[in-house]
Amino acid sequence: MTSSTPRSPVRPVEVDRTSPVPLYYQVATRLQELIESGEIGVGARIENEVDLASRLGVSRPTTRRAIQYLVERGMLVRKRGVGTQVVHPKVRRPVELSSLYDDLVAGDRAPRTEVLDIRQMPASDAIAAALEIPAGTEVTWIERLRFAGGEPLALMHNAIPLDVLPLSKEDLAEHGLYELLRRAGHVPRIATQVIGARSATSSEARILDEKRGASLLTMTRTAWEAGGRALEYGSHVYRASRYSFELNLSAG
Amino acid sequence: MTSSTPRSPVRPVEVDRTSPVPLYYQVATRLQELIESGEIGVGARIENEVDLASRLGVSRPTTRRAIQYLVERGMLVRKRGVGTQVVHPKVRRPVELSSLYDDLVAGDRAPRTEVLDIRQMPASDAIAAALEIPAGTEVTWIERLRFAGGEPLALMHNAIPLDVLPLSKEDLAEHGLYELLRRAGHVPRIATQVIGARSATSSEARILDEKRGASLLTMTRTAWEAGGRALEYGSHVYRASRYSFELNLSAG
DNA sequence: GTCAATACTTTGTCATGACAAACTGAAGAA
DNA sequence: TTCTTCAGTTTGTCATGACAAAGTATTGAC
Repeated sequence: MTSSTPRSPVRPVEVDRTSPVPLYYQVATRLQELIESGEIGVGARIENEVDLASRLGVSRPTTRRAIQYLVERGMLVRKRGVGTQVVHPKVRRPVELSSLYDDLVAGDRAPRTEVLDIRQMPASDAIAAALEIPAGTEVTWIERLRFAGGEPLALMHNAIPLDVLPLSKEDLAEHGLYELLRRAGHVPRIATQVIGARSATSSEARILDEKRGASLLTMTRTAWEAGGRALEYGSHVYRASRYSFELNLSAG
Repeated sequence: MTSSTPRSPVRPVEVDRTSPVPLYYQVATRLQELIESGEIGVGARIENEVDLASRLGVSRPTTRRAIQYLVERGMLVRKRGVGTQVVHPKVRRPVELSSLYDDLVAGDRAPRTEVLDIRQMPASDAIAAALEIPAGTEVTWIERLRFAGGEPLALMHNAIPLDVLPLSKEDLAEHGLYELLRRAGHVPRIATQVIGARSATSSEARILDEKRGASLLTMTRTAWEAGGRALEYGSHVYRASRYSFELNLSAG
């Protein structure tokens, strides 16, 4: 039984050399469209690099880079001596580095934020350690209650070094923390998170409109920007009945 | 005040052209060692690509690839017109795709597995949907209790398509599921996970040696191999008092 | 002294060419 | 038939060369 994998010759993909968009990215985007639309089905092998490159009028390294881009996103798989195959029709992004607020906006869940507390104070040892800064450095400490669809969803505590960003209660009520960070030119690039669970204390239960002892998801996170500077430390609790974390992983 | 970033000229890095290890990987590994050992400190800029390449006797693309490798791992950051800077002394791996068993072995926590149930059955609608296979396809359904350090840690349910791997109770008692998959030539490459929390049912509490209503971490996962075939669906509960998930994220 | 224009440095993108390594499948030998 | 060998295909690695774009530092004008 010869399992002849269907060969889908990629239809005329044109590259625009006048565009400021890099060629490899143009090629990758076009390939992604063809795969997402189903014109190149799962299991199909795409044209080999050399032919594809010559037909598109670009060099092989450029083609390789485009394919590599999709391989890293989990859509394609390459095998030496065999070819490149479509394994998944959708982009599997790695775990995204975004704020809860952004996620809720994207999901159309009408987020609202109530700032319960905001103050400046020297970092405690625990916070300083998490942010990898000297103990006693001035940070802004905030406590926020996040609502979605009119219901409380999460109780969030954050520490942000004062020299990163001055924060006001008004800004925080209307925007997500990550949006404010980005707007100030601080782009979070690396983060470590720990996700756990525990039972709600009575005060947490009261604030979150849960019963005492209800299960909560806990998440602590430290985020750094490109320059290696710590941007924020967060310690949050989510109502497990209303929220869960979704992750897409891919192993090299 | 001129903040002159210290310039650490990389010491003689030699590449071995007789080795089967790719040159870019040799360079990356050597750089990584220098950074992890602290010889190139955090904040320091490394030599520019052109000089580094000529001094190592390799081409610039090879050097770039080595640097790119470390950028993707979160150790280095590049800026056009500026240079390449060390931002973190340790490798920040993306979320790893490994089994709990492997993690416990690596952490020296003496894992032990008790297979509570193992049977073959047609996939239910929910399982078939998760695995993206036709409903009714034969799967192996297993229920395992995982111990660490002599204490129960997690109650795990898995479904594995029968044509992926025949499983025996003995194998599962002595090896992690992912180890068995790998040994059979099925390498998990992509997975989607959902992490949540809830209170333990009375039977779960009894099995896990927790009080009734104790908080449990829940994780459901579907994993696919390179070819796009679904390998396993898992639905697990962990004692929140003994376990949490750690993630390292990096945003492009 | 302050600001704008210019030169320089460094990474980003792209082309061309070459050989190596892994896999497939067909032809040939036992 | 069954195994081995070999040729062909396809991706993996590497070199060389060139120009573009972004940021930094210097110079010069006012």
